[in-house]
Amino acid sequence: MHRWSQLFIPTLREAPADAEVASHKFLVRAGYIRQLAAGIYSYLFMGQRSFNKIMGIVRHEMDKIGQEFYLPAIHPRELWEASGRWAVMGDTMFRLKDRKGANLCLSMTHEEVMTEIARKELRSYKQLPQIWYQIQSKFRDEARPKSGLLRVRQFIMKDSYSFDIDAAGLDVSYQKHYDAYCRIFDRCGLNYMVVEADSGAMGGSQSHEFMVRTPAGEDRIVSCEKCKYAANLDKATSKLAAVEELKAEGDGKPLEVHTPGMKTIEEVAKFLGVSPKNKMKTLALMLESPDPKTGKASARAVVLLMRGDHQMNETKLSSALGGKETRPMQEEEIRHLFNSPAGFLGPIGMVWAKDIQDIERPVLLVDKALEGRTNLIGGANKEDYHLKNITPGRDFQPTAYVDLRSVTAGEDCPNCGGTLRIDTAVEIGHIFKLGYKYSESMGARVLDKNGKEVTPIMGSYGIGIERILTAAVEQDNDENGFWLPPQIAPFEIVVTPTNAGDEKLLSTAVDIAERLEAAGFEVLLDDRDERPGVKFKDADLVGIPFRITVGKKVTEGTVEVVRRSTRQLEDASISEITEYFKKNLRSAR
RNA sequence: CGGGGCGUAGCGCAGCCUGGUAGCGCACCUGCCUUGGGCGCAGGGGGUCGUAGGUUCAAAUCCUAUCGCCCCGACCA
Repeated sequence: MHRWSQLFIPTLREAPADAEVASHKFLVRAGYIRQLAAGIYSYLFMGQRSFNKIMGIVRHEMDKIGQEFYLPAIHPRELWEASGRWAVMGDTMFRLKDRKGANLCLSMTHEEVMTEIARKELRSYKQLPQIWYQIQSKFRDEARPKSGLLRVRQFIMKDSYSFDIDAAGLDVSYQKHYDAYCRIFDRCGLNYMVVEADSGAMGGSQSHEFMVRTPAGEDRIVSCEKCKYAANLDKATSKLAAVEELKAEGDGKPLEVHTPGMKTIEEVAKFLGVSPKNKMKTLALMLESPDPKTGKASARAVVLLMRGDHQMNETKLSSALGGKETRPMQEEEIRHLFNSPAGFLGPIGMVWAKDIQDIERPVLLVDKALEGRTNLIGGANKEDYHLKNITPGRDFQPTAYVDLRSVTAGEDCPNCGGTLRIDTAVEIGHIFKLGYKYSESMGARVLDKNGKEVTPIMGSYGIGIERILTAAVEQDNDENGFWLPPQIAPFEIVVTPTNAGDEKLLSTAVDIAERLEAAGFEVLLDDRDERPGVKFKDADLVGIPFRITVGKKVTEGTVEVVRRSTRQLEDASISEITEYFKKNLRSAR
């Protein structure tokens, strides 16, 4: 039996001054965690009990679809060079040397190790499909750890990897994970949603994120109030209302108009008496990438056109450019390319690359919202002048039309036309069709039915263990503390005798706790010699969903059961207490 | 990495400007008292004031450097 008086549950009256979000404040106050360094936490008794229960659920569901491994957390440099990621990971990777001077790193993720095993061991299509998973620590030297356990430098992840003979097989493995994740998060009692995610330029073809809405989160998700459409802001699209086009002026060709000193969209639109929707904005960027042969960094101009009132989404841009990053063009670079000062830039009078491979010319990416539009207003590449009557496709030829725009709240759902909303959320899981990236680069091959060598196709899938607890705390808390779903709470029931000095009350409480424990409930007996107020405050704080108050009514053969979530209070018979909880706790899931 | 803030007892803070015995609340220990929402009384323990250097008769306080932590931004397989 767990007696509070003998346990280490260091609750605090006040939260640490530097804690901002609810989950951080309460997990520290409730004695679940303590900070060791920035983004590095110790998990104490209560925290570890909760994590063990979460991992138990994850393991139980994962065992239905895959096999549990346990991989090393220290990896040799060579392994990461094989996939090409030793160089890519940059400062986010913790690196170290051993006594011989060999380079090692701490595990950020395990695609490399898993693929290494597959490469060495898998020989035949008969061995496929495989789903391998583990629950293990990940290390990421985040630029800015924050918000308690929400963004840390060491954390526990359930990660799994699937190997299939073909895309149809991957679809099956992916769906198995999708379903398993839903079961896991349902069992953890989370109110989550599944959103389409950016599958990136890394060869991924499909990706979903499992999200819990909370203001403390760092992700932004778009969802339809009517239908089931939901997507990460970096992926979401919307149906735009039609824009009333301007009438052609003059001979209909691009027409110069004097706009002295008018540099911003708003200034020009106001000056010309038009809506920003009829204006284009020109964003001038540079793409810096090392030459694959010489290794020398070469910069390449990338120009974007967006509708005047739209915001560019950097993730979408990066995806369009094959995962590469851009930086804003500098003043001299702008003058060199456009022969004009910033503020009056436009696409007219220049020759743009025919496609991304055409490295001789600058790239012009035009947001899809401008495709088919007519008589737009844009810069004239001449100080103090803009152009009217610009029609894309007629007056200039873009390299490509791509989706570069961030959806804004209130726009129409691309599926059903309903209204879209945007929320912040925390990501608790992610499933991802990797494709051939790692199996290809690391040379995993199996023989197919015809004895032909083929490359297996992979998926990777992750669940953040700490984030399940964090999201649960963010989801259910009030000014006094938080309450967890019984499935992931360190204890399901706390038994609180109001006066541990009263022999009758204490012995009744012990009896109740013993019987409940014998019936399979997880019980914490608060036998501390404290005043009732202290015990009630602590009970409210530490996340246990049910409390039994053993007090005066013992003489009548009853105790009070308090449901933490609703504060609902109910008398229960001492003799039938196990039946009470079988009915009210087990059936409530 | 850019901007801002903070390091004084386990937690929350005052003292610093204007240099002169290191304080308060909570927590902790002992005793008494009390027992349905962080009780009361009395006594007590605990801090090289982040670290290093400098100025000074004297530094928590002034100066310099450095380390750490938090927040905003950039970044984030």
